[in-house]
Amino acid sequence: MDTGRRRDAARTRAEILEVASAEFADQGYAGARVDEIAARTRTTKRMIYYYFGGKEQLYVAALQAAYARIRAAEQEVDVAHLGPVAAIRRIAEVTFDHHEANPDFIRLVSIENIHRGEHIARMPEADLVGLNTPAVDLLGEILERGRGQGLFRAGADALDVHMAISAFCVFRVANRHTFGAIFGRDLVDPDRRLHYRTMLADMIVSYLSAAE
Amino acid sequence: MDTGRRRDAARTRAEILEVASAEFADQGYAGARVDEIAARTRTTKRMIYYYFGGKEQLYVAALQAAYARIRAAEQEVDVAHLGPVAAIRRIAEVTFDHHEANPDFIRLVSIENIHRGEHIARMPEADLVGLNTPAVDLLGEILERGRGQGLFRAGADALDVHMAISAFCVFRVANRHTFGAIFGRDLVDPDRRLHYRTMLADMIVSYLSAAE
DNA sequence: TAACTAACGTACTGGTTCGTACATTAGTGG
DNA sequence: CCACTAATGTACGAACCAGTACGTTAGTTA
Repeated sequence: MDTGRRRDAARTRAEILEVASAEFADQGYAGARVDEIAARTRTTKRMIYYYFGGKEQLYVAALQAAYARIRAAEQEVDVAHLGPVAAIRRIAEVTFDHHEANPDFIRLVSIENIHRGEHIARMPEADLVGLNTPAVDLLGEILERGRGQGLFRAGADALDVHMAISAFCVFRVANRHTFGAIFGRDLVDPDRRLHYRTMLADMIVSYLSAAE
Repeated sequence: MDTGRRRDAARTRAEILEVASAEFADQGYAGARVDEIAARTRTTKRMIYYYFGGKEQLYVAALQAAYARIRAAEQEVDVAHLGPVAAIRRIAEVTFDHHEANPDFIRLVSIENIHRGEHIARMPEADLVGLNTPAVDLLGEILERGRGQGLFRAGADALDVHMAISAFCVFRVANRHTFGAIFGRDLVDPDRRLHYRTMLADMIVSYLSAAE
């Protein structure tokens, strides 16, 4: 069986990045081992330094790739045909599903925050532009529509609403271990999935609908 | 100046624990260095092993101590004299203040979750009992009062409400770095503190007040 | 005050881990 | 088909780091 050419720079690079993403998400930056990443690829440690330069640059590349994947996924939401309330519910639900489906991304973000965002802060501007646009801009439009129809409060800011939605979704996945140990409730139990999804949408909609 | 006895087991132990808590919160488990902790105490590395046994046990002790401090602080909330809505607001605000005042605790919890709660899961039951009681039990009572007075929805669960409040408070502190880098907004800017505090209380109250 | 033990310090080790020097092969342009 | 370069592999080193062997001193008790 011929699995392709013996030399394929793009493929080797991609494979390293994929394995590294998993390893960093799994072990954290300091906990991740370059040798372990190398062992789990079809190539050697030498190639990591050849393509990425070092452990830290590899980590930054993995973080960047994770954000890029997310950005791509977020652009697929279509709520133009929905009323403001239904549109907000949909955005909350899509965000919810999205976080549940990407625990590794949430772990990488947590890890980066443990490092006080020092790596993402050093990323070139070009890699961050566009990361915010899709979800928040959409939220802003819907909020304005809702306000125009007298459905939503005037003082609600799109970025704040996005923050509240993210907080709920991220916490449920990121903090499920300590929460489970202390309170004895599994936040990602499939049987409770719909309950939390509905709760989030209810909470956001009721906040927006309430008088100031 | 006589700073006390040259030998004081309790003091030495306490000092190690204090420095270790700061170092683990700062660097994470794998990133923390036993030598560095020792260097920042008035004693030596030998004493860490003498009193705690090893790096992992020291980390567990630091985590346990952090939770103990929190538990003590949470028991000081008094809302018996308030109506259900005001009581809920007060709990949300106290939790908010509390998280803002203890970023190191939040960091330790994040770190423990990166490790999938493996250490907290192995803690003796006795150390976890009582950790949940104060805040959530109180919430349960208020919810029931509010329900009795027809103010709150029937389907609201105390632990879920606690989760939603925690999520908001934790996210704002824990994820402020990546959020700030991507959206250009500092979530812990003192000028926005009151805004977020009010927003959280509004959100929880409106969720509870809305019809199902 | 002598014997004893809890508390503490020094110096070291064995394994780990990031990174690199050096060698080699596959593909490619002339 | 021959030189040249991009891509890859091997073997190793130097620093780091958790943990410990061994020795010492302070306080305590008989």
